[in-house]
Amino acid sequence: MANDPIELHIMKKIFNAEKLFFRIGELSSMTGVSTRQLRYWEQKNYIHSIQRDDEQSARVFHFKEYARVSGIKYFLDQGYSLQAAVKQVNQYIDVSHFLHKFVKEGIKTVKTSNNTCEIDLGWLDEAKTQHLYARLEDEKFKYYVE
DNA sequence: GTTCTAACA
DNA sequence: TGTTAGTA
Repeated sequence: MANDPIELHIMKKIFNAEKLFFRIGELSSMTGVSTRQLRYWEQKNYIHSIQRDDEQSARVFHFKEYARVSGIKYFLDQGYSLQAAVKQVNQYIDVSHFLHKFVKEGIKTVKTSNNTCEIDLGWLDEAKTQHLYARLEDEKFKYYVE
């Protein structure tokens, strides 16, 4: 981690935002979903928050819940019922877990120079003899092994 | 000022 | 779901 190039360092920070929490008012204004709805959805077990034992036992929502709430809101606006919207979001969450894991663990190093970006995608084979690289050339990714 | 629960519209 | 009441 300490030897990561700056681009990867920042990217890992973004994809490791585990310490971001919001209170219900913030989440509401961020997503356009009313606090009443958020409480109701939580009661229905569509979203989750953690109780804080200090202060006035106010809810705190994890950063990941922002993505979930935004997703539900999106499908709701598309005309889905609440239940159907949640189902849709759950499928997308599965994909995002994969993407999260891929970016966090699948990308080893990123090198950038003037107009090119090169990504080390890790070992190509089990024996670990070849690396797979992706390079951005003319807005297109070219893959090669070394 | 914000959040909580509960209740009524 | 919105809104309002009475709290903490």
